[in-house]
Amino acid sequence: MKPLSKSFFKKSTNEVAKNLLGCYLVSKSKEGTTIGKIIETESYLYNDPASHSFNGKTIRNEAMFGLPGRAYIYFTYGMYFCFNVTTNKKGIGEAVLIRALEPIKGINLMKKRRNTDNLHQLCSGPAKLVIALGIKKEDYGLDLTKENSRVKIFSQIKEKKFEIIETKRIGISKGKELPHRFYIKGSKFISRK
DNA sequence: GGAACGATTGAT
DNA sequence: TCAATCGTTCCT
Repeated sequence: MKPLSKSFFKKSTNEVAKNLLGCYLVSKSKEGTTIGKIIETESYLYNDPASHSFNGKTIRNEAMFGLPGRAYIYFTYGMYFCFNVTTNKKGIGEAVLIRALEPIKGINLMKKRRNTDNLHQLCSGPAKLVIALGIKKEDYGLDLTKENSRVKIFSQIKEKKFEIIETKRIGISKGKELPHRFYIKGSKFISRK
């Protein structure tokens, strides 16, 4: 396990979205540490009608236009938060939405936070994993590559042994046809089939 | 100032 | 299939 560097996030957003599969998202808090393996992502590009950045920079999406390797967190449907990682270079509004994790560590804490005992439903959706890992809106803009950050991402040292499925994204009304959703083939922890 | 909408989830 | 629930964005 080694922490991801800034250069990891500086690449094209679709590339980062695929490279993030199999990596480990680590969240430390007073309650304990939770870790999940990233098994599903979606990319949102600057010229993509489904992207929050499509109409230019605003207060909400400002992190998408900032440096790569930062947390872009947004509030949605009046009650949930979703977690993204910023990508590409500064000035280009792009990010990868983390859609699902396979719970690895701190599973009891995740169960408590999510108020369910069902392992397969702990992190099987973008808002679910934010709750399970205790990610807060205060983490907006956090540098995920910094040594002492509360939330970080690590890559596995072993060779990746899985196939990646590329398909259409979920829950959007525009840009429906773009194949910007990626997940590990055969994983039982994806958000939807 | 006002209104419509949404990168979701969980219950029915 | 549908309600919950409210910040963001866009229109007037």
